[in-house]
Amino acid sequence: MFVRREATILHADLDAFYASVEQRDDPRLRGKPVIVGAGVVLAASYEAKAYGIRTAMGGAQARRLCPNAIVVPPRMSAYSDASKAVFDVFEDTTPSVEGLSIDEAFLDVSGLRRVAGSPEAIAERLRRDVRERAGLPITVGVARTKFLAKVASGVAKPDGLLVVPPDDELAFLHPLAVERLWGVGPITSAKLRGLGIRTVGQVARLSAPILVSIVGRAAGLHLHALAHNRDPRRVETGKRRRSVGGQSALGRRRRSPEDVDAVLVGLVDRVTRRLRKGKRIGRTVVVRFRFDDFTRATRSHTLPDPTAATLTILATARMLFHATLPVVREKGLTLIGIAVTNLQDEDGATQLLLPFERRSEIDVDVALDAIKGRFGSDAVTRGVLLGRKTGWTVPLLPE
DNA sequence: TCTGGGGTCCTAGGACCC
DNA sequence: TCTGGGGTCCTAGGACCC
Repeated sequence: MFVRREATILHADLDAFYASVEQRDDPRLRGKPVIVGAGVVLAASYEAKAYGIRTAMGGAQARRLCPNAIVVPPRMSAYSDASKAVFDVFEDTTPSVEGLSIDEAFLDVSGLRRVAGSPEAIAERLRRDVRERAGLPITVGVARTKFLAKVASGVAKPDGLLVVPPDDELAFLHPLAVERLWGVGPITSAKLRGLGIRTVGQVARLSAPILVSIVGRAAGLHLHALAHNRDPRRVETGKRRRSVGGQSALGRRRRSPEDVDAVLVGLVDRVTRRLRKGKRIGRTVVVRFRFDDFTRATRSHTLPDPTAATLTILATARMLFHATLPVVREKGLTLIGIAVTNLQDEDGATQLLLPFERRSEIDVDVALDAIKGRFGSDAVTRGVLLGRKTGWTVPLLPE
């Protein structure tokens, strides 16, 4: 197996991303504690973090901690644009970029030394380019493995750079708290701490079977490998999304099934639009519920054929929602969501523009006539209507 | 003013097929 | 009539991440 001997993986992670975009766009927010999101904290500037405010914290608690904090509503499209600008810088740095989320990515810079300098020099330049071209602070960790690079950026935050030389890996890793391990959240952390295990080094002294007995098979083997700094994963480009979803918090006020249905229609419309825009189709529809007592449930149904059709997915989501109505009535609904999974590319589908300008004008018979006229009467085995702003298209899926 | 919105991966049981 | 084991798919739930 190829073993990397040089630290050539970069983990680049924007600092307090949403809050930094707000501070960039509004000079009055600079140097001040800024909270993005009112109900819960979506992001907090470092000035706000100094008061103990954290992401996902309730808005009320955040304001208690820092009454002077400036609360701004999220501007998702601004963050999406900022992300694109930053990823452009990543792509200009190396062709090997693996995005992890809207604000972080792995970059493999092996083989670039002659043209671009050492990994450390590349990382420095990357930070400067992101600052100049996107106006945002970013932290970079550099190491031999993905995991260690991510740990390094976490330690170096904010606005920092940290290279972990191959010879110093365990000395760097083992004193760190177990929560630094990727995959150790509140539940696993509590289990480990309950057994007196507080550092990565202590995890490394446990055998794999013992760890498996504590946290389960996959997680146990994963933690064992990471604690020994074994992480053979490569930087992968071109990963595809495996699900597309949307959800909406309903508040504590009791909603009628008709109200919830209206929310459901909006969610299905949003999600299927995104599917079609990305040219993906999916087979499994999942409806998520959260109840008054914060318990959760999901219901799913798998269709015989993948689709991105609003009406098909809506009918399935409604069926799942109605089947769950007794539970919803009993426990009270505070959130509803839908997701489409089992995704595949909409390849092989032929698109035909149909003469409809508005949804209300769709006539199935007219559509079928148009399809038959274009492809012949037995060319069509199956079709779904896909909405577009400029018209309507029908993909013909080969049987 | 208790708790948003977007995801990933794993586990486990049952159905079904060979 | 009684019998085994393996593999895949579907559903539901859980943990985790940003």
